[in-house]
Amino acid sequence: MTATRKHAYHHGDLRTALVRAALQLIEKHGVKGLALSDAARLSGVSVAAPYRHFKDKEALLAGIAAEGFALFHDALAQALESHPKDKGKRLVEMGVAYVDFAIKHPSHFKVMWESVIPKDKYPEVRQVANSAYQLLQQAVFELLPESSAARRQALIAAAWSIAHGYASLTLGRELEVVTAGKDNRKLLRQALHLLIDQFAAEEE
Amino acid sequence: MTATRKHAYHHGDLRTALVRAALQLIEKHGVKGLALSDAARLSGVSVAAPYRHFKDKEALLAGIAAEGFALFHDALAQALESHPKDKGKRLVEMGVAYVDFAIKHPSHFKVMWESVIPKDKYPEVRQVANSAYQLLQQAVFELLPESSAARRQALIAAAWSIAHGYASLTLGRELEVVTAGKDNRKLLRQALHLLIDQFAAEEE
DNA sequence: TGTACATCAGTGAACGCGCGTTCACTGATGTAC
DNA sequence: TGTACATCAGTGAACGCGCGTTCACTGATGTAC
Repeated sequence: MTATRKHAYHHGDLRTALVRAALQLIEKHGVKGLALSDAARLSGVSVAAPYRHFKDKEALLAGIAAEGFALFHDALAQALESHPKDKGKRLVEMGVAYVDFAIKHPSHFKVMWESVIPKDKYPEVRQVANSAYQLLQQAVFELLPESSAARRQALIAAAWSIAHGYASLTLGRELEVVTAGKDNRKLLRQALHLLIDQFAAEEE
Repeated sequence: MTATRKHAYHHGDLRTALVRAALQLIEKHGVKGLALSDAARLSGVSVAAPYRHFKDKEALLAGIAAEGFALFHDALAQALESHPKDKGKRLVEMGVAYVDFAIKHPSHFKVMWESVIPKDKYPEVRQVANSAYQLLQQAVFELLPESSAARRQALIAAAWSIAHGYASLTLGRELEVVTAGKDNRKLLRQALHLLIDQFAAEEE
């Protein structure tokens, strides 16, 4: 009818549109505030339409988690390719990428970590989450090839914790009281450097 | 009637009982899975009874958050009193206490940090949360009295991030894949020590 | 010490709404001939 | 190139339930006298 055929009977790519809409709504109302019907409305379709693309609401969230982990994996992989000569800096950049991802994709991040998706039920989510984890493992292994497994685990846990904590506190706006809103990426880099350089220096 | 008067008309301390019941239910079903009516049933009263003690469901959660931050404050305060001679170790112990608190009180922890309580609406929650934060500030100040504010902020953010990340990942059972279920408090202590000693050493 | 009364923490039933999900259907699209 | 038909992504209406919240009430408790 109108030039911008608003109401094509077939949407074209409703699955993607629903995911986009859901992400937008989660940003506003949180994960628990997401109503499937709202995502449908926002996508311009009836409330029943989503069921052509997702078994149920949980499956939509699982789709978001899977997409999130894939994006996350790619962001980490890109950081892993930086500084090919300096394995320490590389790991620092992975930590920074972790936090950048959280800031850039807050809704993905929440769905990924607020344990709303039972990974047993969605093996594809577990798989892509694992592949992201393996990048961290790889980066630590290449930094500390001579160290014991326990030593490497210690660095993995420490680096993961600091990046994850920093990301979570940033999303929850908790760090604002510390830094008074200054650029705090520098803080994160410093802290990661400290930790990583120390582990690297101690390798015998 | 019976010796264990199951159905005293007046409960005695329903407010406390509701909080206990809610915490138990949150542990099972998560914060978003909590139904006020279930908490009432579990406390042995009708679904309307809670409204004598809480304005609405959110107020109950705010009560849990306030109680949580108070317990949290006390745990941190106790750690602050340890190692009066070694300000570094003291701060490490605060980080450990942070994680111990999360493990011991997972439901409190979730309500406190899953940003389900608008602190603007519940100033008493903000207040008790702030008083816990001030303990961290104090510990860092006493460790680095000569450093710049920016330097102290950097340590606050780093230590907070690592403790918070470690706690969150532990509750989400994410770290199990790293440590294969070994005692990992040692990992946390190591990482905190590294960070803190470095800051302390760099103070000029 | 006993009675009257105010107080208020409980009850039980109901309301209402948000929202996930289903069902019989309809219209668009692509393919066989 | 045109028509018949299968397919399937959509519609619109409805169902049903979980759950937060309210309301008129009732029973227990404590206090004044």
